[in-house]
Amino acid sequence: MFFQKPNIPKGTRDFTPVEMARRNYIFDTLRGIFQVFGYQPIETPAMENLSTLMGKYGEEGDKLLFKILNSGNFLDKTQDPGLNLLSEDPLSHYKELTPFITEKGLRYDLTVPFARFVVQHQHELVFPFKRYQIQPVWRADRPQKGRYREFFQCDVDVIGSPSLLYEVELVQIIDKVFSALGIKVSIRINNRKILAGIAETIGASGKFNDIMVAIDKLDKIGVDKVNEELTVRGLSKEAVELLQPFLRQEGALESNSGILEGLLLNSETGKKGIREFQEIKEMLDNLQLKNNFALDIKLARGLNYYTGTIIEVKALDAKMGSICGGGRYDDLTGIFGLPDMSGVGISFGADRIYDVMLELGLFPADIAATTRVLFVNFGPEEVKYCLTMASRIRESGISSEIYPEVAKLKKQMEYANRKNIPFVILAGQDEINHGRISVKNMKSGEQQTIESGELLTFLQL
RNA sequence: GUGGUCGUAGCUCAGUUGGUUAGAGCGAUAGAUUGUGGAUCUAUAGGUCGUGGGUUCGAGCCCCAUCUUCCACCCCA
Repeated sequence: MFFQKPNIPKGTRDFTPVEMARRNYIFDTLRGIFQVFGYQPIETPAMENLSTLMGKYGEEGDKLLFKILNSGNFLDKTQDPGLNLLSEDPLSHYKELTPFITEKGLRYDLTVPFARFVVQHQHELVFPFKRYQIQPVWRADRPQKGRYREFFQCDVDVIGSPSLLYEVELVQIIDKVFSALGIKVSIRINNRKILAGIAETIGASGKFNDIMVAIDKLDKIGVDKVNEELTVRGLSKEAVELLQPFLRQEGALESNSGILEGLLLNSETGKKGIREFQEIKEMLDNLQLKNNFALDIKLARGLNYYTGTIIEVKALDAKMGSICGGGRYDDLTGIFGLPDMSGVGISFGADRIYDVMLELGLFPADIAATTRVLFVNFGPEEVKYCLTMASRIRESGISSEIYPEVAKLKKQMEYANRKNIPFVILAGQDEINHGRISVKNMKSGEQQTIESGELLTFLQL
């Protein structure tokens, strides 16, 4: 008989019960906090029309979209003689061919589908609309540690208000979430307007994206290499020269936005960005957060729909990319025909949070326990006796199970032990005759005999 | 997408310059103990050496391809 070793696609994973218990611990924590701030859940389909997805994440993003081949004879539409896509040299025409054979794609994040959702349901929603969404997303990236092709994002967004109060709220949520999970984090904040102001000040607004990419690497490769890269990317000598104050005083800028303001005197946009940050900072300073936040002008973020505040969160004690990030977008719904809808939101990377928590040993030990009580199976008579009791305690929400067959006690005890079941009930003929049961506490090893009617109160202690 | 890297029992890993029958620890199963798990002792089972080709009298080891893992770019949760 032939068999193939089964496998799952690169960058995807199965989750065992233990892993699910831990993942749900994260999801439950997030959900609880989101709800406390008044956010409501929604879900959207795994696949979207490619027209919804394409062009929203920059050129790189388009490449990382998983595209779904049309069903049926997907080559049908390419037969148009005017197109000549297949007859000549199909290999060199693969890009032009793409829209003819695929029109759906797996979602790349939750923000763009959310924008689409808002536009489609605008008449049913109450604005400002606050929603959260916990679902998987897919990226055709090359996997690495902390980088998967299928992973869960947990998004909180509010759309329909430019109020900076929501930026503050989101930072509060970040702070609450990570203190609840026990992860120490640094929260870095920047503003696209500040970045635009810098580009404007050095007279290189046209090179905005190149400047962002280069500045983003400052920590990694240092000032000199950044300058080199800027030159390679076509920035003039003068512009690079003008940029130096920003690059070299970076530390001072974090602690004193006055210096930054001085540097951006001639840029209205830049000054507006600074004012926004200061306003947010003032509100946050009164809130006594458990984690630190700071302005970081190096923070750029790749997604090109951000227009204001941008936020990124990193774990302090683990080597991992950002575990949470987001920002404000002024016109994400504009492309879908609903202009002037400012929104702001963040996304928690559940899988990276999981990896960090596992590395740091932050999961509670008893997290995987599902059954609280196991009834030992001594035979058909005894099982009947146990079935009644099992039903009764289940009524009270206490999970219980009966061992399925008459096996050696050792085996049954071992089953309880391995499943982390804290209580084992032994009810043999002896106990039944007296209307009693023996309860063994698997943690302490103690065992006592009680009236069968006392079981519920015993367990509820 | 570019460059590199890893893969041997369920898990962690040995395996010499290519040489007979591929090993260990942990785990699993059974027993020592017929109503008592975790500790100990004994025994047993468990391997397409990632997959497919090739070189060779002979390949876990060498060559090619491919899949997977991890890493650096790129980008990002």
